This record gives sequence, C-alpha cells and structure tokens, in this order.
Amino acid sequence: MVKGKSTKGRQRIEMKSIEGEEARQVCFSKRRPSLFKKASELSTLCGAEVTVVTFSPGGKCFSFGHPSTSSVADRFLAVHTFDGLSMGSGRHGSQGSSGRSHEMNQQVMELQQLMETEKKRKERAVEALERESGGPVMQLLNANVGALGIHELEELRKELCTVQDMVKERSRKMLEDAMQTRRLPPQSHMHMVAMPSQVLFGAQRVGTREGLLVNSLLHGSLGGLDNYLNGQFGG
Amino acid sequence: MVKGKSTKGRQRIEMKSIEGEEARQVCFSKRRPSLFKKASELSTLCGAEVTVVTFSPGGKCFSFGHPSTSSVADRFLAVHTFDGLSMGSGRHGSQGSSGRSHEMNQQVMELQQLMETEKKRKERAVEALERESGGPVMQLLNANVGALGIHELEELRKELCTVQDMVKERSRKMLEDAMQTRRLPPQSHMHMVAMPSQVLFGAQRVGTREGLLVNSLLHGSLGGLDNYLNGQFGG
DNA sequence: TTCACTATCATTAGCGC
DNA sequence: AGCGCTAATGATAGTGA
Repeated sequence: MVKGKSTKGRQRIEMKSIEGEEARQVCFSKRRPSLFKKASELSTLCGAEVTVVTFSPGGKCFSFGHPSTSSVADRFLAVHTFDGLSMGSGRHGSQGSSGRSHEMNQQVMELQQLMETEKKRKERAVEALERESGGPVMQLLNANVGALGIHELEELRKELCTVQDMVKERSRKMLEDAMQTRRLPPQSHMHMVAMPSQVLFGAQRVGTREGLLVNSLLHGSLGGLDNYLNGQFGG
Repeated sequence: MVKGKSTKGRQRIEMKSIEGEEARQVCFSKRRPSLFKKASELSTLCGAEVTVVTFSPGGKCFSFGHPSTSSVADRFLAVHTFDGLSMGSGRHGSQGSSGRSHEMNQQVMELQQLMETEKKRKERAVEALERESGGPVMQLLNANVGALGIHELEELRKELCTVQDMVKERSRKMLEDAMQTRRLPPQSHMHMVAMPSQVLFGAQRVGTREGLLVNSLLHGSLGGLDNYLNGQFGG
C-alpha cells in the first residue's frame, strides 16, 4: 500500500536534438498531436485559418488544416505571390481584405460556407455519375467520361487543366480591363502574372464575393502546384 | 501590502468561437507565438520538418517553417502529388525517401520534370487562347470562355470541378476493377473513398508513369482537400 | 498588437505495456 | 506508433498598460 512515487514525473529537458533515435520518435509521436490540437484550438477559438505540415523523423507526413491545408496554402500563396504593395510592413503582413472587420467576417463566413460546400463535393460527384446533370458543359462531357480508358482520361485531364488556365487567364483579363476602365495609377505596368490581387481589390474595392471568386479562379482548384512553382511557401 | 489575489488566474474556457471581436484578436495574438514555439520545439527536439501557416482573424498572415516553409511545402506537395510508387504504409504515410535512394532519385527527377511542365502551363494557356486547339473538348469550350461574364465563369468553374471529380471517380472505379480482375486479398473491402493510393499502387506495382498519372487524377490538382475529407484532423 | 503579472489549467518526460 | 500513469514544467485567461 505504499504510495511510493512510481515515476519521476515530468522533467525539464534541454532544447537540443534528442540523441536516442527511438526517443526522438517517441517524442515526436507525443508532441505532434498536441501541436495539431493547439492549431485546432487556435482556429476554433479565433476563427483563424491555420495549417500545419510535419514530417516525422521517420519520414512520414502528417498535416492539419482549417478549413483545409490546401485552402490555407492557396491563400498563403495568394498573399506571397502578389501582395506587397498595400502594406509595406515587414515580414508576411497582409490583410486578406481591406481592414474593416465587417467585410472580414463576411469573408470568413463565406470561407466556412465554401468549406462545407467542398466537403460535400465528393459525394455529389458520385451522384453526378448516375444522373444526367443540367449544365451545358456537363451534358457534353457526361456521357464520355464513363467510357474513357486510362490514357484518354489523361488527355481529358490535360484539356481540363488547359481550360481552367483559360478561365484563369480570362478572369485576369477581365480584371485588367476593369482596372483600365476605372483609370488606375501608373504602377499598373507590372507583370500581370505577378499582379497582387489585394492591390487590385484594394484599389477597386471589389465586393467581397467577387473578390473571393476571382481569387478562386486565379489560384483555385488547380492551385497547389502553382504554390511550388511561384516560389513561395515563403520560407 | 495586502497580497490579495490581483487576478482570477487562468480559467478553463469552452472550445467555441470567442464572441468578442477584440477578445478573439487578443487570444490569437497570445496563442500564435505559442503555437510557433511548439512547432519549433518539435523540429528542434525531434529533427522533424515542420511548417505552420496562419491567418489572423484580422487577415494577417504569419508563418513558421523549419528548415523553411517552402521546403516543407515542396516536400508535402511532392508526397501528395504523386508519391506512393515504391512503398505503401497507411495514412498519408509516405517516406519521401524511405528505403532505396535510387527510386527516390527517380521520383525527384520526375518531380522536377513535372514541375518544369507545369511551369510552362501558364504560358501555353495564353497561347491556347489565341489559336484554335485540337482537343474535342477544347474546341467546344474555346469559343465560349472568352465571352463569359464573371458569374458565368463561376458556373463554369463549378462544372469543371465536378467534371474533375467525375474523372477522379472514374479512375477510381477503373482501379477497383483492375484490382478485382487481378484477384486482390480480402482486405480490399475497405471504402474506396478512404483507400490509400499507396496501397493500391503498392499492391499492383503500377508502372511509374501510370502511377503518376493515376495518382495525379486521384489527388492531383484539386487534391489537398482529400486530407480534410478523409478525416485527419479535419478541423 | 504586444508586454507584464499570477493563479490556475494543460502538457508532457520518463516508464511500462 | 500509440495508451496509460504521475508529477513537474509550461502555457495561458483574465486583467491592466
């Protein structure tokens, strides 16, 4: 019945790389969930967008994201691919929208809604396979997709990518036109590809909804790789 | 000199979105550095690669990365874009370089090649706008894209997403069929949606090129979301 | 947004399974 | 890689500046 302390309890450790191979693994396995939990709490409590990506010492990949790793990555990309003009502050500073918390909230709400939407997209995709869809484009493609072979699928995918690029390009041009119509300052001379959406939106004060849409068109969906290509995930 | 308690000390809080606009900001400002510190400790102690990206409720972007946000992001992308050629552990599991470094190098080289390809995709897209393309699908869409308004573009984008989902779903079914044809062990009964591509490829030993393609179809492009959908810490 | 303070609450090192 | 246990360290809500 002796209540002798069965363990040494928690002890302070140096912030150096843990020597033992196994001990390091164990430490990672215990701390990683905690890190994700903290990230989750931060997003839940503060309504912030957060993503965490880790590679264990063993090489395994773990990721957390709210609303999703990709969406945060896209937004990060958006900021670091463009941005830079409106606020010259150091580091990564940049407001997704203007500054009014009202617009902000709206943006956050729409993001959450988008999240919900995306969440169900997979389900809907399956349904779409069984029924005939309404969209004109859909109708054209619907019948074919099911019959394609693996190589045809590859071709189709390539074409879809190209089409999406066209959409992106088109939306970009629309913005360009819009800017010139509303007479923009001389600095509009910069490369379109690198043109910061924040600047565009900031200058024109495009409505939140449109802003999100265009942003989505510019980076959306196929986005991920652009991250990589355009450089940054900051670092 | 009375030592009366000057504060209520720490108190437990509900894990709900904090109501007060300002209180949320404050909470974020206090917790964000802590999260980064945790991430830093994880990387230091365990030698793991870690990156964290956050957007404050005010819209500001903050990021942490070890060795750097970009390097971790690159690795993440590499894993989620193709991955799964040589090994098949569960989850996202995937050693960037588990065993044979030879296969690794091959994988890296392919990554770089794909990168180059994607890098030029944007250029090619512009060209595609001027000339008439060859693809049957392209031809159908080519004429229209240029004339659409912002709302129509949104619709088109939605449809494209749905089509891509269909392509994914189709390729998934093809894999399913292929597996049954080649008689797979009973465990193939798990949900297709949650089925790790690594397992599929590991089992069938799909050739690199095909593997890349299928993987690209499954996770590619629209990818990242799968993380979120397939469970994880979805947030 | 950040800094200080302090009384809690939460995390986790070290062990064993 | 994950679970449980215990005790000590670390993080932080509330408050004020």
